[in-house]
Amino acid sequence: MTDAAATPPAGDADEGALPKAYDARAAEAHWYRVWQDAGVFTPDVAAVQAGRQRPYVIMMPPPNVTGSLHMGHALFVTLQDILTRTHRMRGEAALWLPGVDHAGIATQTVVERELKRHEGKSRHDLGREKFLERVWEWKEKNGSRIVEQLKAMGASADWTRERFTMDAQCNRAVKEAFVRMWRDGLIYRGERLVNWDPATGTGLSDEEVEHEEKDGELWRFAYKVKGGGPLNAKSFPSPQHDDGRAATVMLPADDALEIVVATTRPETMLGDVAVAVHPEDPRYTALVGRELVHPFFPERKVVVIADAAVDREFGTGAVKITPAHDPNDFEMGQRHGLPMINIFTLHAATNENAGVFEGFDRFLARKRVKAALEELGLFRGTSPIKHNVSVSQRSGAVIEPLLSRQFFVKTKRFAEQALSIVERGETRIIPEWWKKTWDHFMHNIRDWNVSRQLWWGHRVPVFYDLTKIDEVIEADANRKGTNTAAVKAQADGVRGRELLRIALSTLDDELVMKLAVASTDELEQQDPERWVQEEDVLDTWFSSGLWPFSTLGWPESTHDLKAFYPGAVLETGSDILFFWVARMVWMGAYFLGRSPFADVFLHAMVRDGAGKKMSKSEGNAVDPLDVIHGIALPELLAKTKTYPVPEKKLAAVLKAIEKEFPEGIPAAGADGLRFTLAALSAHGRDVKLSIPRAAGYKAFLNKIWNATRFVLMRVGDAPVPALAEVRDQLSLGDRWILSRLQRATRAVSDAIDAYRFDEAANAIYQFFWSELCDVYVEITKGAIDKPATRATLLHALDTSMRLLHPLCPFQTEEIWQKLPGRDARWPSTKFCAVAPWPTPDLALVDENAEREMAVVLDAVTMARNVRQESGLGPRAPVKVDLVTQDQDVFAILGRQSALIALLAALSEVNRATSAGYQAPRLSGTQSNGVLDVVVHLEGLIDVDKEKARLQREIERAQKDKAGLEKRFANEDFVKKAPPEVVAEGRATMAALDEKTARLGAALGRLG
RNA sequence: UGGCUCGUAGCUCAGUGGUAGAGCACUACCUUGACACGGUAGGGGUCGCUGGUUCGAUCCCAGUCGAGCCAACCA
Repeated sequence: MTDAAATPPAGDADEGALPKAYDARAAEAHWYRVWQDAGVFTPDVAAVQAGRQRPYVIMMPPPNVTGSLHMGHALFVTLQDILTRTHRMRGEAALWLPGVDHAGIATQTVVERELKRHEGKSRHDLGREKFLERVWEWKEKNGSRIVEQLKAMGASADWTRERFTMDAQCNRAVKEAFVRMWRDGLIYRGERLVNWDPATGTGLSDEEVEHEEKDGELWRFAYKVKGGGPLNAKSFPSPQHDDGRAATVMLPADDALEIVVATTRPETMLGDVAVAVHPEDPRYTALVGRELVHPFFPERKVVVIADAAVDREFGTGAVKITPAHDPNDFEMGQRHGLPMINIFTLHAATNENAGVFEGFDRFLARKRVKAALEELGLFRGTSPIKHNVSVSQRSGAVIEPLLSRQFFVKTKRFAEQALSIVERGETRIIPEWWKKTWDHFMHNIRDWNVSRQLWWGHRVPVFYDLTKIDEVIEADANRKGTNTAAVKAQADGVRGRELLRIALSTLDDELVMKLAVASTDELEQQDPERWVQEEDVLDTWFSSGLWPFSTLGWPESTHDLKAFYPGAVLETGSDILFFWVARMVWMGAYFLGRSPFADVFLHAMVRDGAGKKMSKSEGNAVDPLDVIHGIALPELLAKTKTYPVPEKKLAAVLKAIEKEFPEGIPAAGADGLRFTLAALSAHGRDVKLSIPRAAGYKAFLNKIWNATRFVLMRVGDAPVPALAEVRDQLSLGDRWILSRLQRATRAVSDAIDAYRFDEAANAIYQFFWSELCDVYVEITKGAIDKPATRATLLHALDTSMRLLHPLCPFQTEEIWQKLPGRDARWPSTKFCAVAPWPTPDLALVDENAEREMAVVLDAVTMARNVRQESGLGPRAPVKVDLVTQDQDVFAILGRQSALIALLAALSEVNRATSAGYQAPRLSGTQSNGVLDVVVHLEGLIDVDKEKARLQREIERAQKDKAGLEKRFANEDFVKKAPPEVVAEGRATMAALDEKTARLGAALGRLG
């Protein structure tokens, strides 16, 4: 416990009283520091191991080190912190383990960009080692920004256990995991078509590729069949020269037999090795097996093959096959044993295999190829087509399928385990409809490409043995002949690392595996003459997959690991279910034999007020910090201008902001933003962040503040007995609010346990405002000096603060600390943050009090209604008769007429039984069918208004009655509906009749 | 193309097999010693559309239209 806890935040002058307004900024900074200094966020491992405390563990999804707080972060912080704080208050050892992700591509790109801008250098100019030093420098300088922002949200994470996915501990886990998987035969090296991102120069996993529908064209051209006649020289403009020089090729005559293919990527024809048709397509059966003339590579063998995968309906029914540049073609190439001709460099420019088309960017190459084919008379028309283009999630560049050698993880076993884990309920997915998506993904998973051609990341712990290289090259030559690049290099005297480089890119993979060893030791450092480490790094998600246990010290068997694995829940956005959640389940099950969490809760996406995805480049991203602190319109506009919004969109974007936020964004405080996000996060629905709604919840927090001010002012320093001491002195109001409080407690608790954060928010909101403030506080105004009332009021406020604390930690702590008698009530509890979580006390649930209060409140509302509608001022003295034929109600009125008078501000209340009651001629009447409220109106009334009101009430009652009559008109209803429903209907009809009669009589009296 | 989610008051959203709810906005009155970021009362909905099951459907089922997400895909 520190002194700071006893020190009020700045600006507090009055002793005992609360300042008029809550200073969110000061309170947030103050309490966060105090909690952290007191070690509130750090759980007691020893207590867990000794069995004194149950663990409750959430692993925080590590935000990218390059990131700055966005609404998605704000949402996950809010939800995870609610869970963590609730369980902490329940006395569990709550561990919310935070950290930051090294985010391979993103971080490398950021640092490269800075390097370019400030020093005009590329990473290659620096070299790998120097460059990585720069990245680490950048991380040290900027990496804490996102962490500070999470803290500003109130995240009660255990920062003493904060991890970075690239720190030594995580690195050790990564190496260990890789090596074990390697030994178990789960990792292989393969030459595959990978998703190549030419902008960042690396391969990507399938999950990192997005599909965008775009307009394209289906371009048709002809391949001439070989052997149909003599070849003629034809020329086309040389793509290498713009001066009109021509290149020449030999082609069959124009009227020779041909086959027309359709493609969206004409430039890939430079790598064509076949044309495929459907085996049963009568148009082409005669051509199957024939050779075709490639216009630019006459020596290349291009054959017509038959394959059932061809769609006869699409295009011309004939497909050009480029195995090195299209996934489907790759598979077809495998089936038919076709060669693969790679025509692109790593930057997606044409390479030497493109012949005269070498050296063009892929899009320029497309133009040149098309021009050439047109000139040669092979063009056969074009048609528009909508098709999906694969785009890198990171860089936005169009993905180039590229033949490349990479390490893959076999996923079949993992997927089967993941299916079974969810199937048998070891891990629940919530909302549960995601299970179907999970199953579908696991059933259709392909092997996971874990290599990344980056520098920033965990370097693949594979080492190549230079002492074995000659032997392997020889083995390769035995298979393929001595004409291989490696053999040639050997003959030229190339040795060591350079020879290895050549071998790695040309030798068969299983031979490469013979000289490769996976090891957790730094073999290359130990013996650089013998060992060379793999250049590539691992996919970021590889280290993220180990997060639930690498953070706890795995592979060591640490106390943390024993105490805190597996965790309780993994909470994250549904968009990374596969990237991350799946991989954690795979690896957790594989290395520790158990799924890393009991529940997976997937929250929705945060969108803007119009329902659009928030994105900086769309200019519609709302910065959580602007909602917390507020921002004026000019600053908001200025800020938006710094976002990467396309030039031509900017004006419209700014206009939209002006329209949506004419006054800027009002400050909601961290608590306000948290409450708003929680209240809006219903299952199965995106969170559309509504600023007006946030303002509404800010008003709620203001209401709480002021209710507390009232209590502090009125209760002051006077002694407040414990609730238990005054149990036998409770008034109806006391018993009622305590009963309602138990229900609210149950509702909030249940909602949080069910991840229904919206329900939790609504339950506390509803209770505090509509019941505690609107009714109970009003009641206490007449009875604040009674010990039972003070005890009840404080108990209700105290309990409410504890219930609300997980949602709004700062303001509740600020208030809770100042509640009168806090030290006496909670002698051993220093903070609301660790105060006991409220549990419903069934002994305080009081059905009778609730029923009685319902009668009171009904009477009050009816009295107020007459008073308002008949134009009586709020202060006019009003005399009311309460009339009923119901004995219970009559008895209640006897007990509670003073309460009714208080709440409805009546000057006089009398009760009467229906029999023999004579209403005054000038009166306003309201009835619910059981109880009539008759307001004396002599000298006060606007008779016409009152008549109109009565008329309206009668019409409404009759309309309701008609609905019920219709139901009863159906004989089957009475026969088949449950008796209680029928009885209820009858009672309602009777009450409506009664109400109509009463109001009719009142109308009659008015003349 | 398949899977999933959503379509309820002007807006943002809850909800249930038994005559529809909240917040904001709206109307009227009220500056009452906690709070105008407030109080009181009130207006406002054929619960996307069409069928079916049922005594009864906003809720269950089928279809349909619309919005969105995910996965796949025809080159």
